[in-house]
This record gives sequence, C-alpha cells and structure tokens, in this order.
Amino acid sequence: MPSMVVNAYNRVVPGATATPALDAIPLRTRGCCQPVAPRIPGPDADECAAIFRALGDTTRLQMIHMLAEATEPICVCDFTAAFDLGQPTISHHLAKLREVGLIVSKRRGIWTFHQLNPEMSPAAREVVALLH
Amino acid sequence: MPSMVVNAYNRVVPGATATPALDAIPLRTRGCCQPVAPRIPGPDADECAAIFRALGDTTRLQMIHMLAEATEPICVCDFTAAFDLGQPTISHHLAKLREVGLIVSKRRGIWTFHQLNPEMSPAAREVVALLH
DNA sequence: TCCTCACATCGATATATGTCGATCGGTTTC
DNA sequence: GAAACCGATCGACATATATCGATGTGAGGA
Repeated sequence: MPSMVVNAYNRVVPGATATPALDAIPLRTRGCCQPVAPRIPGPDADECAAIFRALGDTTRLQMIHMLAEATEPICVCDFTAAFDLGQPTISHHLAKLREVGLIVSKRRGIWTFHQLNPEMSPAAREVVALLH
Repeated sequence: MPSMVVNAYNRVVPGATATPALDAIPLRTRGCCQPVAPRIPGPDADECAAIFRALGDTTRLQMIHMLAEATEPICVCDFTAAFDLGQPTISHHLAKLREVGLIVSKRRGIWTFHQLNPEMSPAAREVVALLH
C-alpha cells in the first residue's frame, strides 16, 4: 500500500506518492490557500476558550489550585487574606470562575464557601486535573 | 487512630476530632481568615497562566487544534483563508502563540510555516493533548 | 530592474479586563 | 434594635487586547 501525501489539512494530494518530511516542505503553487480545515465546532470552541480564559489569570489559577488541594470549601475572606487584593476583586474573580462552571458557592451563615464544581464538564475536569 | 479536623488549608485544627462533611461546615470564629495556603510557585503560576491566556481566544484555540490535527506545518495564508480575519490579525495571533512557546515558525521561500513546538514544556504539552 | 506576493510591523481604535473605593444586603451578636 | 461582620454589586479608572488599515521587508518571477 503506497503512502499518500496529505496537505496541511489532512487532505490527500492526488498524484503524490511520498510523504514529505518537515524539513522538505512540498512545493506549493501561488495562491494555494484553502479555507478547508478541521475545526472545533463553534460553540464547543467558545466554551473551551472561556474556560482557558478563566484560568488565564494568575490569581484565578492559584484559586483553582488551592481549591483542588483543599479538603474543605474555602470562604472569600480566606482568599482575601491569601492574595494581596481587595475583597471586591476577590469576589470578582470568584464570579468569573463560577460563570464558566469551574466552582460552586454555598452560603453558610455569615460566610460563603466555594469549592470545585462537582458537576464540572469533563473537559474542564481534565484541565483542572493538570493543576492538581 | 482518631481522624483529625483540618481547615480549608489542610492545617490540623487542634482539639477537633471529627472530619466535617461539606454540608456540615465547621464553626469559625469571626475574623479567622488565614493567609496560609498551598500556592503554586509564582513564576510557574505566571507561565502556566500565560499559556492558558494564549488558549483563551477562540481563534488561537482553533489554530492550535488545527496544528495538532495537521500532519504538516501550516502557513499564514492557510489560516487567513480559514478564519474570517485579516492577515495582520492572524499574524498577531501566531505571534502570541509563539511567545508562550506553543508553536515554532520556519521560513521556507515565500511562506512561513508554523507547527506545534516540538520542545514545548511538559505542562503545555499536556494541555495541548487535551485539544487533540 | 521592477513588480508581485507572503508576511511582519506600526499606529489607531474599540472593547474587555483587573483593580479599587464606596455602598448595599443579609446574618450574627450584643 | 444597634452594631459588627461577610460578601456582592456598582461606578470609575488604568491597562490589556483584538482588530483593522497602512506600510515595511524580503523572496521570486517577469
């Protein structure tokens, strides 16, 4: 069975018989650009990007790490003490994490405790597992 | 061996003998907030957050997915055709991905080809693997 | 030599984001 | 009921970011 040449989009190039190595990039004719490509479905990509964006802030990343390590929910005042940031800022970051479904919050008397969302999406769970 | 009560930071609470469940959060005294917590080392957290931030844009996430699926490097004009964005914008996104070490670029005649960085950091590699 | 093409860079602009101070609502304690 | 405390929300501000048009650069082709 002869190997087939595929282009950058995994499409078979008719007539080609060898698979070029990275250091021998195949010749292209000018204006060869093609709009066809494997794409993540739009909504999935947006949701995934939103999760990454939520983790793209050092403070929020630390928060998720702490929650992943903790054996109990953590309250806002704990985070306020742990990070050199004001309480409204901490609250803002927690809201961001809640919006993308990474954490859930539970009011208990005076305090609001936060924990990793037990019903987190599988994709999110895999990412968080990398931080543990 | 008696079970020990630990607080949100995994510190043992002296005198307590039971491990509270999530629905029975232990009493706290007012103003109890503690700054102690497991933290990711600063530089590591910053680097990790930078990678997540790079992936926190739908276009860049699609780019990484395409590169992970592709069997050959992809040139800028391919991305320009695939996304409804101008060429400077595509170039900007590729530069962002290059800055955090997710991709490398190689000039070949007229075209500049891009591929996933073979020397990507282990952490980055794990994240990218999730997108494949 | 001059033109064309692919890509990078620059400047500008609109939007998003992180942070703070001030304030408000709800709960516990006195 | 008043005071103290925790946390959310609002408005403001500075910075970061995504995007575009215009221009620069370097390689090939006519």
